[in-house]
Amino acid sequence: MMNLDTNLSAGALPVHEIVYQDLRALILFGEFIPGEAVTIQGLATRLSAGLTPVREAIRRLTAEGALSFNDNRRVCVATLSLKDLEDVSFARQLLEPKLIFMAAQRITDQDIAALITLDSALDQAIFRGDAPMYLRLNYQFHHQLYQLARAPILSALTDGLWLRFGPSLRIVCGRLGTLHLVDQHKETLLALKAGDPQAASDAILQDVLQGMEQIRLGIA
Amino acid sequence: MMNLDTNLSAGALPVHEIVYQDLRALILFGEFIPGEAVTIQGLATRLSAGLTPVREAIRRLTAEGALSFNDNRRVCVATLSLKDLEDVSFARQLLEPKLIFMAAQRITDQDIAALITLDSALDQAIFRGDAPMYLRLNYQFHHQLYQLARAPILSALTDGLWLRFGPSLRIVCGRLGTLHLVDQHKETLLALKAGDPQAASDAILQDVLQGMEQIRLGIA
DNA sequence: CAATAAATAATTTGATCATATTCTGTGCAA
DNA sequence: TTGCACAGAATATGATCAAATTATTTATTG
Repeated sequence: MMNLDTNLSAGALPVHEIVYQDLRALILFGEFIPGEAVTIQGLATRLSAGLTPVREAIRRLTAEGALSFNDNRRVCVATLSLKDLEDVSFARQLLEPKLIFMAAQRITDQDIAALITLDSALDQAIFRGDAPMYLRLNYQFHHQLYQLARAPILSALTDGLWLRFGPSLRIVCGRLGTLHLVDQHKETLLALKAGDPQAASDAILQDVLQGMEQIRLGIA
Repeated sequence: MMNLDTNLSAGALPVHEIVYQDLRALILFGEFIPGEAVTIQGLATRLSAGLTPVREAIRRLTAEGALSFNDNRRVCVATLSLKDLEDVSFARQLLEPKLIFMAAQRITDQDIAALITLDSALDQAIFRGDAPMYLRLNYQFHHQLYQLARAPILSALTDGLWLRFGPSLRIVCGRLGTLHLVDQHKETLLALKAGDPQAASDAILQDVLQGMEQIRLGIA
């Protein structure tokens, strides 16, 4: 039998890893509706993969709370109740300022420049009404900061929270459009440039509160 | 072909779920050493299961940070650096008091009675020097309280943290024995009986701090 | 000749897939 | 309503191939 995937053994990721990342992105950036049923076969077809890798990706995302495993053994995109959102919000309010405080302590001018570029692209996306791009860039902005904190466990926890409200974000944009979106990125960047971890931390807390409130309005 | 497992379709859990729970317990209660290699085939043999269910369980536990997926595509039990422990400790200090505060608001006398029974068994285990039982009961004590909080997301987050330091707990007990173990369970129970959520929350915070400190001493 | 290094073979392990089996819910008939 | 059959979906296994580790052998050098 021929070797179909031309693996040069370099950066060759396993299929289950690729499927995981793809599926994660689909969930995170609103390609699924909360509560939507997800079948193994369907995903295998959609992502051109076998059943086993899809199965593995699904288990991972189930562990992260992005998908939920029903009693029927069927899997669906997790829904987020108002109560759930409160809990997610609580956790983000505690974790994210801490991460940004740590990030601010070790951030470089180059890092800041990259974030500014990102934030500009983000503004453009809002202005254009490009919701999918907004979702991606907004996530990236926060995610980059998590990375800079060099706290893998806290980063993973916080990152995982995004998967919980990811599907709901789509609805927020869909209902309200992107033009009403506001954030505290500029304030955060100013604090970072000033080398003021506490101010950056405070700015992000405001950003988190605004973001969570927008979702609350969206799903209420 | 015969039906080998006599499933009466009642509480029939999928094998991947059973394997997950078994493997989770093995990790949580110190049957593995931090950094120890874990092979799919080995687990399949050890747990009398096929490769696919084992694979799924491994992905789940990897997502939860209990196992780590190396570049070699091999899997091993995650290690916990001092820095990691600080992060876990930070998260526990924030999450656990909140959970216990919520639990205290809705706890019943029956629940308290069950916790007292659990705590007595725990004391017995310490007295007997039965480390494995101590680990199980101590986890159960906290886990029961998480459940009572009725906050699935925060519970899941906090529960997940135990998987991070589970393997290290074994070492703590091994080195120091169980007799030196102290906790704040009595104080927590008193506060719960008194219907004082804040006091219960404070007591648990002390318990968490003590517990994390013991691990710090163990892995230092 | 001994010792180290390089190459190669053997074994273990992981990844993926095809297939057979089991489960779940639904519609139909009694 | 109850029982039964059927379709769709999930579960689970074993086979097969690829990658990586380990063991063995061979080669080289001081």
